[in-house]
Amino acid sequence: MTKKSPSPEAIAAWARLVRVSRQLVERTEDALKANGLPPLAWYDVLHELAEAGEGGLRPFELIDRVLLAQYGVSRLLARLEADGLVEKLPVSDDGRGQTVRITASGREMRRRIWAVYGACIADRMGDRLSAQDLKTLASLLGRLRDPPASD
Amino acid sequence: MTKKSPSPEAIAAWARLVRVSRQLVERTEDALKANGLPPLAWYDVLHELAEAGEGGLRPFELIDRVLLAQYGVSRLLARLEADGLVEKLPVSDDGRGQTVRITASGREMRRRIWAVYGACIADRMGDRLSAQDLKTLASLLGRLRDPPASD
DNA sequence: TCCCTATCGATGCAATTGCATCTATATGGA
DNA sequence: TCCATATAGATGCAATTGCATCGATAGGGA
Repeated sequence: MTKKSPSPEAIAAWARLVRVSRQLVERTEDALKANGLPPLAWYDVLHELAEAGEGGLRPFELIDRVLLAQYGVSRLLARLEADGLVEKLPVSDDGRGQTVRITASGREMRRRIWAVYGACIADRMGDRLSAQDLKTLASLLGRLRDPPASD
Repeated sequence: MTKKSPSPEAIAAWARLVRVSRQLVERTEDALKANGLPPLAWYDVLHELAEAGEGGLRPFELIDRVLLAQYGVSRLLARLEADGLVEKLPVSDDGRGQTVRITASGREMRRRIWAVYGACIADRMGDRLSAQDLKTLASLLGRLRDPPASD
């Protein structure tokens, strides 16, 4: 079995992608910590739940949306619930499952996190690339997704 | 104090960037694990040390190159040494420090990891974007680096 | 020379994460 | 109906990571 070898351009782009994204995420996490706010993962979940509305979401639906393992979601939801940011409701037609809904304080926390998170995005992306470049970037990245989806 | 708000384009590009890079890295880690190989961080360190040549590197020089915390480097080097992949040498003009050099088995391990890692890069980047697009991507990402550097 | 401070690297301890497995309910076929 | 298998979610335990701090040497003034 012969392994493929990546082109120099592919290697360079890969290295940039991995380094830059790690830096961006790390600095954003630092900013959140510095403001006494929880990690980005909390925002991701609160965001998904806010978008989902009153109906809420099942935990398993969160797995792919926030790119977390099943046990990661389970434990994160337990913490969010302990902090009163979400509530778990039994679901009528499936005794195994539950529905998770964001609470008022959950929405408030989401807002507070976004104040810092959004500013980081503006600083680190919006201020550095034009709208056109941002679109180009998003489009190129879109082609790297798995599974490949339309743009 | 008024916080900045990011543009929709900035948000979209950010989301893509973070998601895509996480997916890519995770799948690569999975491929390594599936082949009984150590994590990507090991490759990063072995790669830097291989590039550094006979002179080796001081641990603190690795910190910024591999984007690891000081204690992360310390512990990773301890494991690499325990596995015989690197060796630590006292450094003459600084009694606090040491020089770390890659060993022959370290180079061999690097090769084995690259066989899988390189194939992942080829599959996930090289096969999906043209050389020109890869250059564009790398250039756009380069403008997001901190501190900003030339391209 | 003697401190005072800075830097290098390691580590104890707590928190988090990953892996494997568990319980409970659901589903589908004999 | 009964059983075998699949799915939802939780969790015990081990490994990893983060935080704070430590011990040791360097360097730089007074």
